[in-house]
Amino acid sequence: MLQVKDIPNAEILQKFADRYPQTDIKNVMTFLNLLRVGSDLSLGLNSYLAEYDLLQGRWWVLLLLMREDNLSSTPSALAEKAGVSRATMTGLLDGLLRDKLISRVHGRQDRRQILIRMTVLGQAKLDDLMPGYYQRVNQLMQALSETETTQLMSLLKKVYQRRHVFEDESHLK
Amino acid sequence: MLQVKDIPNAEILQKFADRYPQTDIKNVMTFLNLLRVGSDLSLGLNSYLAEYDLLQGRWWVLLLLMREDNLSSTPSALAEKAGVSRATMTGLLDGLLRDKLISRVHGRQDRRQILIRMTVLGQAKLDDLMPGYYQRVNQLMQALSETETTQLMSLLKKVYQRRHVFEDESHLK
DNA sequence: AGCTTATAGTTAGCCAACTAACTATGTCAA
DNA sequence: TTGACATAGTTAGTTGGCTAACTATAAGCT
Repeated sequence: MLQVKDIPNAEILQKFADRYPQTDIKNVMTFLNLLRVGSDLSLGLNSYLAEYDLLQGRWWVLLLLMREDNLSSTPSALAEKAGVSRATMTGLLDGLLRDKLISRVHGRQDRRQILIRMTVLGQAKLDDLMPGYYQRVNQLMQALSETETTQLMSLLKKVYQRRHVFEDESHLK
Repeated sequence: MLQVKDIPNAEILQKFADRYPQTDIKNVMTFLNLLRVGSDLSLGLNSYLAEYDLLQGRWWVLLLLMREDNLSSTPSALAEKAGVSRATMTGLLDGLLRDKLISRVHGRQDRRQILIRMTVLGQAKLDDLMPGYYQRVNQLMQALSETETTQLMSLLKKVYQRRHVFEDESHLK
């Protein structure tokens, strides 16, 4: 994602507002800040995971497997839950297999399916990194009080519900 | 970036919390929501820009040039402001040049430098897409009242100031 | 049974980010 | 003034997303 390092200040936005009268400066600044916080946290998370030879994609796959009672799932189901294409999931699983964090087993009933299972090594990897992850999330969120965290959640949810405005013309009046 | 489609619910997080006692479920959920809102908005923005044969990287370069009085800057300065590597900027500028949205001119004084200038076509492209962009940002932010927007801004800023917790061991106590 | 269509996974090729290494030019201090 | 270091931009190679097309298998009509 774009790393929005340098959000325009009010003066610069005013220049744009003169050229494009629809501009609501406050809205734009809030929007850009949302993008920036998201991308910065995402990059930060990646840099933490990289210490364990993972990135978000493969880490998330391990977490999805950990959720399952038998530590197993199929590539399609994982792709769906992780929000990536099946092709991308193939690549992620290739990487996890190379590091022996998962194993591939052919399904019994449906011979098209493959069963992905997290290995002991995969579990050990998660056990290794998750405490530090939670510790850092806590550190981060200590920026806010309990009440503020609740507020932030609620505000994010409201924005999230409108996320389709960019994609779909029908949301414009 | 990871598309966190499926944020774990409280029950699943509880399972993780049993395994990793540091877990603060509320903090994790808020963190994941921040990531998700950011990535969704980013993908949405990309899909809007794609209608105009742009993505965030090249669009942001055009915006940076538009801010300049003479519509010009250098690749290094642009890389710095956009928060990408100089190598990435070379690639973005290649793309913009291919579509004739910018021009490259050799600098006078420092013969290492190259001057990038937005063309008339580049300005026309921005003039074409920016109104729709602002319109959509407004649509999005109408999810919140004026007061809520102010609140959100302030909460985001507090979180943003702690963004380095993932990168730098020294921020942990 | 035999088409047609749908689903699971992989492969190939594209894109835009990255780092490392390279060329060319500039700067500065002994 | 020249040798060491710094800066500007590009190139090469890697990564992890994507779509489109492919193979194999399954399911459902008629």
